Amino acid sequence: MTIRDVAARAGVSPATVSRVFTQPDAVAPDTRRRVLDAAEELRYTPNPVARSLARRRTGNLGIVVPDIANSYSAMIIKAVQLEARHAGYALFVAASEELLDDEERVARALAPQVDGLLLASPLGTDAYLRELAELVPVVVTNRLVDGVSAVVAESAETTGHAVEHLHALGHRDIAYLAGPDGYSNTRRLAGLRDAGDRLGLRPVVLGPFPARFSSGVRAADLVLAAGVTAVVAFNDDIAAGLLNRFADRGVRVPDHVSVVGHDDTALAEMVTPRLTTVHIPAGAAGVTAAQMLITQLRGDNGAPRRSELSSELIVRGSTGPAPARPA
Amino acid sequence: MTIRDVAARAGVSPATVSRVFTQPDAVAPDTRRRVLDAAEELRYTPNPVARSLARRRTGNLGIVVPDIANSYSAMIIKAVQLEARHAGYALFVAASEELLDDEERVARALAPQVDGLLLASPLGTDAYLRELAELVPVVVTNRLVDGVSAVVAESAETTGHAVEHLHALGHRDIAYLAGPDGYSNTRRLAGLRDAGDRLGLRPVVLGPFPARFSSGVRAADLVLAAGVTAVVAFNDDIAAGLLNRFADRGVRVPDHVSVVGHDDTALAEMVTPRLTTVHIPAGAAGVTAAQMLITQLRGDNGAPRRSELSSELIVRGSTGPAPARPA
DNA sequence: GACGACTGTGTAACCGGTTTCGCGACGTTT
DNA sequence: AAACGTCGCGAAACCGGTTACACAGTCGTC
Repeated sequence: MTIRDVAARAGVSPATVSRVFTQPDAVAPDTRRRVLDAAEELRYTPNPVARSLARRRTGNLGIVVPDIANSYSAMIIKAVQLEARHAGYALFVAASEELLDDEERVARALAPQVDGLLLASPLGTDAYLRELAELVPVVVTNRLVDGVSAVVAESAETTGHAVEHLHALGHRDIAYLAGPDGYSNTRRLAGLRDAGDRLGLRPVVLGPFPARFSSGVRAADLVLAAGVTAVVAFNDDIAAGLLNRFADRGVRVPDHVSVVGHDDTALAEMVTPRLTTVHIPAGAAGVTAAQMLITQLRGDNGAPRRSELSSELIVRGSTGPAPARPA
Repeated sequence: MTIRDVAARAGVSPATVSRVFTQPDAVAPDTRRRVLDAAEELRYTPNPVARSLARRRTGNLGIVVPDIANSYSAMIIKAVQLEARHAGYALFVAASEELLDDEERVARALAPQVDGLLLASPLGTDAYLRELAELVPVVVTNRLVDGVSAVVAESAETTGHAVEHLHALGHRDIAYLAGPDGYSNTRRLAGLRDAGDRLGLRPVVLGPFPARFSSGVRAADLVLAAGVTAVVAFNDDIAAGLLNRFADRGVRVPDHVSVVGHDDTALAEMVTPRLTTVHIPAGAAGVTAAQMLITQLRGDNGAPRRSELSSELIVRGSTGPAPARPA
């Protein structure tokens, strides 16, 4: 069923049929009726591929995340997907699996078939990201690159608040479980160090660990061996792994050791005790990034924009007063 | 940069350039060299949209899941995405948000711009699914529809095993927390009833509940009020919610009450105690479904296929001997 | 040396839409 | 009644590739 079939059936030219579907009030009401009826009878629906070619825009957005199964990514994808659909875009999703090469390959493959690209916590170099941004409108999250629009929902300060919180509870020996090298980990580490310096603490840094539950399980024993009374983990998954292993070893949280996560994913509320964690507004970041991209696509000049969302320490049950002596 | 630019630069016709990129050994080695050099210098890369139009296939697959943030969906998406990429396809992801209308709308919107469509646990009617399958090759998971290829990883029997397990532990009063109406819930309920009849038990059915953590939290008190000693939940999220609320109320698992989940998502290992759960091989189902779809696209006649994966009861810490008297 | 098979390449139609441009009909203005 | 603006529509070019077909040149065969 092509536009020409419909045109023939309705006794008009293909151009008119096209208009009916793109600028309906550029065509006389009764002609429109005839065309719509013909389209209906033929069960015609415009071919989006042909339309993309002619219009030179696809109506698609793409997003590249480090790992789909990771709940932080999932929150962003979900937000972006909703926002995209709302604006009439479909969404391509691709995962880099935390591999630099894949990220680049995937992004380049996606670029020519989308109108805009979102990169969540990208690993690539600044130069590559800028180059990609030449090719297609790009918005990155959790990353700052000159000349590329960005949404960050990451503040070193808030990690600092976590340290202050622990310090106020009497903790003096704190460990940080590093995540994969990248913007987030660097910022979190910086916030930790700053606050540590201010308060006269020298946090022990362990890792880097993959940002997974199993890393936390493994790290738990290292933490105990390090003789600290509190741990700040790169993310909630790692923190949940800690809690799990601590429970198995009979180490009570927060009585023996306090645990702080990052991200405030759904998991934080699901574990026992609930996680004290640095809330990163992933959903809001996704929405903002998507909107930013879409406004850019609507012509709003090409100047890169930047948006900063505020994070916040959420105190729950996994932190408490430091024990008299380390676990 | 179009194919004609490259052709001009290399001193050949557009057809030859096209051949270089599609059937490289149909063109003489030195011509090929010249074309590739020209393409390189012009940083030319074939426009996938134009290519899709001409070839009448897009190189894209689509997947519609009930909820992206749901970890069961995430496991499937991840598996499918990997498999798709491996076969040279990009993946569209869309969520129905558990809304029937959205599912249909989204699927129809995706259909014309993909070569094949995967529907994970679809809600739509059989008729609609069959109709969709006329439009574009479709594979569904966790659902059986005549004439549509399917992968099921759901067996009523395994839910029955959970009941036997509980019965063997001395439980006589069991509750089932129903999930959203659909294939999975129906099967699970059937398995439960069958086993119940066989063993002389009459499970109390509560719900239906949305398949979320918060449902479990809410359901926990209903469960206690029902005076049962064991609960089988529709999925792990609900089960985790139960554990959470039980912990808050001081109800010990499995001493006071035993809990069984479904799906064996990552969460099952993350909670305390670890969840006894019916393992559904979501990843394998995703891989199988994707492969099935891809083989179908490769011409392998149009006959609908069907694949059944086996589920399995995984016993972990959340189930134990029935207490002398209900909690 | 003529014939046929095979290779490599170009011409042009095609995929299914969109959009520029121009034309005729009609209504308004003077 | 002539001049002008507006409206609705069609013809045709175009988006950027692919591919059927034709054709020229080369090689092997009898």
